[in-house]
Amino acid sequence: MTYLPDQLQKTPGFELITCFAFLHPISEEIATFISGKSTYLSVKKGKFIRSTLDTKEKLYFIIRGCVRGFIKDEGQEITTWINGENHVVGSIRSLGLDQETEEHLQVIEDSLLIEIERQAIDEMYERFPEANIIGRKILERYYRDAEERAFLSRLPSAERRYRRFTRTRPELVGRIPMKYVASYLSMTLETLCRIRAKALQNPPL
Amino acid sequence: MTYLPDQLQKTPGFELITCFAFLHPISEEIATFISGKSTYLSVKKGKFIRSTLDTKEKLYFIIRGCVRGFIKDEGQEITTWINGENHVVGSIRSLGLDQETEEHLQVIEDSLLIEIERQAIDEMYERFPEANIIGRKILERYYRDAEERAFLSRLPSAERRYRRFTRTRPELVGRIPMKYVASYLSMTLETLCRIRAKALQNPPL
DNA sequence: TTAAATTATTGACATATATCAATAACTTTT
DNA sequence: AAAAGTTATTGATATATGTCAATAATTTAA
Repeated sequence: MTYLPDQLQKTPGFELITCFAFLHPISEEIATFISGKSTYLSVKKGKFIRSTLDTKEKLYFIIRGCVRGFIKDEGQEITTWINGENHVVGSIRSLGLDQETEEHLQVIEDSLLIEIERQAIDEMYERFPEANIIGRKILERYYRDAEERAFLSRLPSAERRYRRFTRTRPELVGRIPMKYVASYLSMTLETLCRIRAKALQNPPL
Repeated sequence: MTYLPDQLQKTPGFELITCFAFLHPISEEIATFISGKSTYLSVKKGKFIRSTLDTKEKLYFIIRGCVRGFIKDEGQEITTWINGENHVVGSIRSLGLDQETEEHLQVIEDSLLIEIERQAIDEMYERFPEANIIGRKILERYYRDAEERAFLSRLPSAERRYRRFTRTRPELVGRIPMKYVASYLSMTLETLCRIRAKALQNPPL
């Protein structure tokens, strides 16, 4: 934050610009571009982002709050990720696994977001080649996170998945409604309850 | 391939360079750099790559063959991905979820690979900023793939996971030993057998 | 080409986790 | 502050999938 020009501190989207600046020094032109494309969005707990009416893909930077992504499969919701402050969510990349499996976003805490159109990001990559350095670094991080999610959910026992979750995502423990955690960990709410009850008996060394 | 300078066709690592060139026009300097850092590696089926002796992180481009990644957890191997031709595997990014969960690579078909040190890729990003465009695009793709893996493994029924696998990875069906498929789909070999037997009865419309 | 080893299939049984249901603890709304 | 609506907990039972075991089919090695 300290090495951002002062005037940026009050410019729209400065939180996102600051986040980028941690990855790579950011030119004033890029900062101005991002600022011009950023919109603040205050979303109440429980609301879904990205109305079905709007076909444009969007990215969201979480300033405050928490968002989950889920996919509907045969009627039931499967939570595929949960993220909090300083994360980028949404169309990180044309995630579109395919048409049937469209991802939905739900805010699970009152949240303040910055919204940017996917198209604006692509334009940024075109106009400012250095922006690709930032994009690449962010994607490296998100790739690793996605790998972790893929690994976590392959652990064969519910209890191990829960333990791994508490170990790798301590910032979410106690913050997220259990039903979402259960969905994220591929187990029912009841199973998660029982595992937690058991964990309280055998105190975590 | 057509728009690659002719002399590249015979240069070490040209398969990887060609792959990159599909994403973004590649300068002769970058091509030469990659070429200089590429080593061919022929690996027999069943062998593990990345000996434990060698601490350097490496990337591998699969020219021919197939490789799986797995993590050992409480004694058992969990296959987290399986990839064939034209994929990059290995330290796409310091995947290191953490020390305990180190990823292992095993070749599951006689394979021809190009090996590059992670460090060389980082150097490439430094010296040739345009390379970040390629890196970003590759990571976008790999992020999407990792999302798919994370989703697949969260499907609550073994049969649905198998169906999704056959639908999204048709190129692997019938090619990969069932035991690896089973591990990738988070089920036992026996369960996979039974699901396949059942699938044969109810012919796939 | 046979022998040895690995991988796949099928069956019987065990078990972790899902499902269904009733209540309790919270949260939000009025 | 009470009412209404969620979300969490706990119990009883069902079921999908794991485990163990015996063979069959393939693949690899001799």
